[in-house]
Amino acid sequence: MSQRKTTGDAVARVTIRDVAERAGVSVASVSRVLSGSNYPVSDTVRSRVMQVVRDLDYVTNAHARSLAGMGTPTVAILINNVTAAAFAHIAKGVEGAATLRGWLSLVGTTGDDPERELALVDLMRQQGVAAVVLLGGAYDHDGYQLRMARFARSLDAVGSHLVLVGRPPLQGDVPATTVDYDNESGAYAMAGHLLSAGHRRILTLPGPAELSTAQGRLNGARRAFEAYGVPFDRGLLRQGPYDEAYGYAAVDAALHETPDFTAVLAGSDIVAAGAMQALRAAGLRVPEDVSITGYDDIPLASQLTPQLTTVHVPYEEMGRVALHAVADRRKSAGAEARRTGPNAEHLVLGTHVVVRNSVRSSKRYPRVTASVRTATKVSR
Amino acid sequence: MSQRKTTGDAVARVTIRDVAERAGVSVASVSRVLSGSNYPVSDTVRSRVMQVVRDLDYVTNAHARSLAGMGTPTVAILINNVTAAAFAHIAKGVEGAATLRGWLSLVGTTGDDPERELALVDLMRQQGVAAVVLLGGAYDHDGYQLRMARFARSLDAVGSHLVLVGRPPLQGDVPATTVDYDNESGAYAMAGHLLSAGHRRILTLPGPAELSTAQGRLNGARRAFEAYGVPFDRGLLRQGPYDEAYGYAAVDAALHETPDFTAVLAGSDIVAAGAMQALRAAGLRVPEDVSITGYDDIPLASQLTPQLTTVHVPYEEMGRVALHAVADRRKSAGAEARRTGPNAEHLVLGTHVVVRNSVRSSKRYPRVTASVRTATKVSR
DNA sequence: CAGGCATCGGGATACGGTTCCCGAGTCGAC
DNA sequence: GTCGACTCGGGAACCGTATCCCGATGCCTG
Repeated sequence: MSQRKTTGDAVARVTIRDVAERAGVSVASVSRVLSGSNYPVSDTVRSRVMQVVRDLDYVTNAHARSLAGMGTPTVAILINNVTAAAFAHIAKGVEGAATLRGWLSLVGTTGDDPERELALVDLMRQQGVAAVVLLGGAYDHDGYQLRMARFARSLDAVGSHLVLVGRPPLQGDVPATTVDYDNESGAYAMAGHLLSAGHRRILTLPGPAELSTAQGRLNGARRAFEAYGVPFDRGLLRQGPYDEAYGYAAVDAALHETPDFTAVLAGSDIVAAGAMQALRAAGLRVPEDVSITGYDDIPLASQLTPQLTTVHVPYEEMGRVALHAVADRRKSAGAEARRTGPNAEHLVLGTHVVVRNSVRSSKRYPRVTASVRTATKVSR
Repeated sequence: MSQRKTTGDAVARVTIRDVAERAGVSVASVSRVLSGSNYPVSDTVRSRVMQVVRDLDYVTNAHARSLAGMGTPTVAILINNVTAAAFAHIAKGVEGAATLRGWLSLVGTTGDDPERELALVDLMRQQGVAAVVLLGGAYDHDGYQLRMARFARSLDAVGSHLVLVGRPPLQGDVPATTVDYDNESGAYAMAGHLLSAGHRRILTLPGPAELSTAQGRLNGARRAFEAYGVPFDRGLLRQGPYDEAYGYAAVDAALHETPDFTAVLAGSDIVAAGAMQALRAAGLRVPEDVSITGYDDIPLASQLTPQLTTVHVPYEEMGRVALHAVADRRKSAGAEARRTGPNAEHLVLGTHVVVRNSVRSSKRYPRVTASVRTATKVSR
């Protein structure tokens, strides 16, 4: 019957031509009915087409549609590790907002491997994604800035766009959007909370030395120490990766070398969890003997015993904001407003301290403040 | 210079034709150089093309490539909630295995909404994905079986394939692959662990009544009670969603109504965390006063205090297995082996109890066994 | 030195949609 | 009754890449 060649082995996919033929109309008409064009189509034709579409269970070929210029916008989410709670929340924000706008989300895992990151960005460029969202802190290694700048430009060249979430913005005139949170202020507030509770000997575990977020958190803490006139003791600083083992090992070592600390300022909730385990293993109580604070406010923070006082970071919101920023940008770009505005945009969200039960005032000093809220500022 | 029309506003995307023109060769040659075809191409042409590709920063259009039949296989991961740790681990497994094989991963969130699930499956069908992986327990509502069967068939009709991970297999001759774990045996072993430690009054919190995984876990527990000759007391059974609040509320209520329980058999680690909070709020110690067990063995289990004795479920492995199953299937399908084998496949992975510190023998009965390993069986 | 074979380049076509543009039909108005 | 305007259907030209198939060259052999 049908004169379309039947390859035999492969599944004969139903095309728009099959529908047109069966409905006794032209391919153009079918396309107009299905693509929601506002071109006038008679009700007769319309209903006939719809009927055949149902009968044949026809589905549009998204690739062909994209090729013809009418594709679904897609956002690519590139992430170090899907199972890290903070990243998962950002991803949820991006994906949710994408869905809301009818966008699709592609996901790729980099596993901290620059090679793989490069390969993924390239792959996404081929896919013609509307945007590539890079999640998580950046390692300040070698040519990181140059590397990202290259990504940004090459994506820009094909009409895509780079978005950095939870990383510091790029320097210079690089076409990339950054969605950030006030990392340093959060750490400042958190350290301030401990200091105002009277703690002076504070074991500081910011995270890995090369990671941008850890650097920010350390800086914030140091600024707080300064503000309170407390000298910063390098002996109480221990750096390491954002994981439980680091928290455990650092506390364990500190208990031998500098056991006079009364509080632990951890760079993440996970690290705090490890620290807590080590303290308990040493027979110390939290917060009676030692206070602990975290950072991130992932669900774990409220599941620990005692519940963790920590810095809340609006991860999911960051994801949402990131997607909306790039979607809006895209829309205005369609209005030929290109080249008029700046290509770089930097959005900063606020953080705040969440007080739970892991901090107790040091006996010697009275408690002063309870919660500090850092400002939400949006630059440019 | 170039006679390709320049649209003016839009970014002029570099096509294979531009490369061909600039390199002074034909489009066919460029394609052959780039697509890794084994068609013989002289080194002169090859190097000239490569040079121009670098100069112009040309990237292949993946949509066009797909349309021409040479696209990158893509797997779609449909998930209730990205931030649920267990799901995240499955997703990691799928994504990792996909990457290893050079596949791409699309992700969509359903948020437990059947409408949205339907829309997503349809969308994925349009995308021509090689497989759609549905993650997480299934609600045994109305026409769930019919619904899934329809999904399976409609995907099969376009050469795609449905994979169910962590759900029970579909009945009848439905073209779908199921990757499951031995849910009931895990619960049986876990309950047996409590029973052999002497516990007789066990508060059972399997999860939501309609969810397939919760049903399996409850069945396993009941079988264990039977095996130990312990009558099952419905007064000690409380069902509810897999979240912290449920664990808290259930324990809280039980402490008022049936306070003689000595252990809590929770249907998930999250629920166990909630239960633990409630016990502690009531001044009870874990495990001195009440023992607790979880299910899933997500990272949280070892971060709680005390560390949770729980059932390990190989989530990440399930994801890997799922992808490999569908990838292998696809490969053999290419060898025209279609219609020969059965379309439904069911893979079952084993679970085992992980003993930590949240269970103590009841005083009245001696502890008998410590760890039970359930069998790993793979049917068909 | 002629013929045959292996090597390699290029034109044309297919993939499955969208959209431009033209033409046929209908209807109202003068 | 004729003409213009408006409605709506269809043929055909793209979108960017892969590949079939044919032809042109160069080399080896007899």
